[in-house]
Amino acid sequence: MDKNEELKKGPWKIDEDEVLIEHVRRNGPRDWSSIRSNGLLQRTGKSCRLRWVNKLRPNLKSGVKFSAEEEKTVIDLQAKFGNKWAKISTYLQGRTDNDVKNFWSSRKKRLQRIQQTIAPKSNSQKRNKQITSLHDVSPSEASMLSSSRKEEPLSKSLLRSSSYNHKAAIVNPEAALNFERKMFPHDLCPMSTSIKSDPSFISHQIPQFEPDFGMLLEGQEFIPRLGDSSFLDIFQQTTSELTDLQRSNASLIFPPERSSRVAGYEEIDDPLTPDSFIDDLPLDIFDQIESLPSPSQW
DNA sequence: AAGCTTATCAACCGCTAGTGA
DNA sequence: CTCACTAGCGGTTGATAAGCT
Repeated sequence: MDKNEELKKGPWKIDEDEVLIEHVRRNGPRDWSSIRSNGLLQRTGKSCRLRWVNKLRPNLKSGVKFSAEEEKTVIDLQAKFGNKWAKISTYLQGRTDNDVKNFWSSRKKRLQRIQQTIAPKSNSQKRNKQITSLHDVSPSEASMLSSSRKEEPLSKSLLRSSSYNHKAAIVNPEAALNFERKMFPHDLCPMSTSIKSDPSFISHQIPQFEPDFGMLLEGQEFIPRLGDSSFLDIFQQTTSELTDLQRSNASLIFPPERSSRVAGYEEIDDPLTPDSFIDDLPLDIFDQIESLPSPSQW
């Protein structure tokens, strides 16, 4: 093979993989550049290394979805280290930095779409806040966004439903107003005054679940995860950024011992720090929390 | 069945750090 | 010191599969 041949790009073929595996067998996972210089493959050393690390290396969990435990690990470690995917991947056996990165960006993308869907341009500045970096996606957001749609089809129905309502809001101002009221009762509607003066108001006065209301579906998606202790931890961390109103509502959900961090929270100086996603959560999600499923049920 | 949307994954690119001459 | 080379990392993109209308 002439090493001056044109560089090959794109998907790897089986015979190329075999050559690469043979190289590693003989030389170990190093000297990547020599693969091309020796005329074995018309791939850059960089490309060879990547192929080995991401696909050919032994003990990789190729094609295996992230488990709930792995998701939690990524979420925790991302909060701790930031976007240090290579570092995070060392905590996950069989996962590459690329896997972790893809996992995270996939959830970020989903969150962005949800935010765009539920926060039309005409709404308040707060809800207009867009994700501008990976760090805008908090662990709790990622957790709430959950796994693939195959595993949790509710997220799909959520999108359809909220998307539908959004469209209706655009063509029908009255529908838009109702939509807004339902979506953001605490900061847009007259009802919010009642809530502020009486925190228990929320448990008595907020309309019951309506099947055609997209945001309720979104809330439902989160509910099954509330039965999980790790989710609760993440959720409670997030609630440290709740408004007073939201915090008082959260205390309705969690028993005092579980909501201690909520009660002992400190004001956040920078409202734009990560994890403020909870600010945008519809209070309706709390309506459905009557019987919490055990972790084994989700 | 066709077309569209979304999720997932593989691979590339640009950049930086480390190392040796 | 600096230059060249290599390895590694993080971000992005494009292809494809899967699900939905």
